Amino acid sequence: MPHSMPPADLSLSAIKTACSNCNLRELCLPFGLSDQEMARVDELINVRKRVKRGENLYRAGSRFESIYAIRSGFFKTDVLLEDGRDQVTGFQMAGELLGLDGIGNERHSCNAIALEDSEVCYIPFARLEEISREIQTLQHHFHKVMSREIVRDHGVMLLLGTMRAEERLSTFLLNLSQRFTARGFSPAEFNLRMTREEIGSYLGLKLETVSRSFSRFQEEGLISVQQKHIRILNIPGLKALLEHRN
Amino acid sequence: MPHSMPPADLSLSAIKTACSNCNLRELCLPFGLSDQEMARVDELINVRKRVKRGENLYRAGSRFESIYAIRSGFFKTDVLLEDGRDQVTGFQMAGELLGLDGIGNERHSCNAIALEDSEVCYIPFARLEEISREIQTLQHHFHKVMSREIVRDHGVMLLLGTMRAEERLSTFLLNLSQRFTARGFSPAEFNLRMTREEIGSYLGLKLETVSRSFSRFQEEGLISVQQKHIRILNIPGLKALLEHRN
DNA sequence: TCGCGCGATTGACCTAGATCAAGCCGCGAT
DNA sequence: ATCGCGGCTTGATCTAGGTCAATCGCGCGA
Repeated sequence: MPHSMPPADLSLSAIKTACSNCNLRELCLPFGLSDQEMARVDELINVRKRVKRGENLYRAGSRFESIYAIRSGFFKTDVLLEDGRDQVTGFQMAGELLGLDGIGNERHSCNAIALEDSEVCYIPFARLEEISREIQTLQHHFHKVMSREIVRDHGVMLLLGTMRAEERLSTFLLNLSQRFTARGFSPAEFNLRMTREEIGSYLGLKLETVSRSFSRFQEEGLISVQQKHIRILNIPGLKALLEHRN
Repeated sequence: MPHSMPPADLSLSAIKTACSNCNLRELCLPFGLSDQEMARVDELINVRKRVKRGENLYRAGSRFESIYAIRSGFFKTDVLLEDGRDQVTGFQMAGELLGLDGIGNERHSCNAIALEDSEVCYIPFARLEEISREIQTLQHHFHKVMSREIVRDHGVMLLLGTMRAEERLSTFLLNLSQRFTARGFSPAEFNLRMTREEIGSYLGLKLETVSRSFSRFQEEGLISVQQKHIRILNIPGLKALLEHRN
């Protein structure tokens, strides 16, 4: 048994930002830590920042120093090429990490932009490495998070490489639904935080195609759409779109 | 300066597999380590395995225990869905790591298949985590490698989401050329280890489109193709295909 | 309250690349 | 040397989704 630590002298703001108080801790970096380990992580994470809708949390090319845990809100990340081509690489919600792309080259390789007023916790990366050298559980969990990000990207590659428009959109909706569910929200009813164009960019489609596919889903009674408000009426029906292939 | 260590009592096979002797060490995991640190890593990596052309190094669903460094040869990784859909997620060559996808779920999420007779070094993952808790440089370098994998995947997403067929193929050829160069081979002349179908799967194209694009590049004097043998005749010309967009 | 503007929808048409089909080529096995 | 076959090339046609264009309508700011 690890012996108990003296209680840390925490300022009010530190208490406020403590992971140990955060209701997202089971979704976030400090998953599965003991109380004692959690106390170490609380030391690590003591700065929070609000990011307004439309603001960048970081930009491609800017110096990498920290990763970020989303405390509340909704983000998109995108990459862009010199020639103006760009692509949304992901949408991130509460409990997910941002900034892992920056580790490899000491610079961020994409932009992270808030799609609604949001709040993030700073996780200074050098400190994270330091503490994860001491706490095996944290080290291992961090590796898992990075690995899952790679697996997720492979899933998107599969989507972009092999699926037709309606399959992509169905996958997208089911994925959102599942993530909202994991956060205690309705699996069937939610507001999209992104535009048709952003959805299209992520899915490798034009906004008109996204719009048309939504309309078709509605005609078929799979969902009801009204601007950004989505209600999923027939989850098995959406899943069925993905089966019976080739 | 690190002080010198007593010579370790290494068996012949251990000497043979030592990273410190490996001419790929500047491309591989133990990049930038001191002699002393390198000795620790040598302890970690002491099993090599030959994988024949066509054989699986690992399969999706199999238990994850180890990552692998490619000592020689050439691999592809692919993911497949229940419905038969599949997609090549990458081609890997000497000095690159395989298996990072398995960390997140204790199981591999893709298949790794040798495209020519190859040899890999086993890197037992639990031991890697252990040692990287002690050697900061190694820890940090490993994180960089994972992060770069994420960035690479974002690049593929951009390719799949926004590029036309010839742009994809040009990007592919330039990428291969650049990686061969980094390994001391000719940037302009090489043999493809994969079929048109595998290239197509990776690039989200059908094999016929790959073939036609190769032919067009040849007509335009950008490359010469003869089955798997490729000679790049005009690198700036290939790069130019990617510019002047939108 | 009104009007403006961005985002979304819908239609008509076009095109890159998929699909289908017919050879061809090079290589390994007999 | 020959056969057979997997991989590649090339042609003809088809189509999903892109492009262009016209409206619509919600939300926001004056």
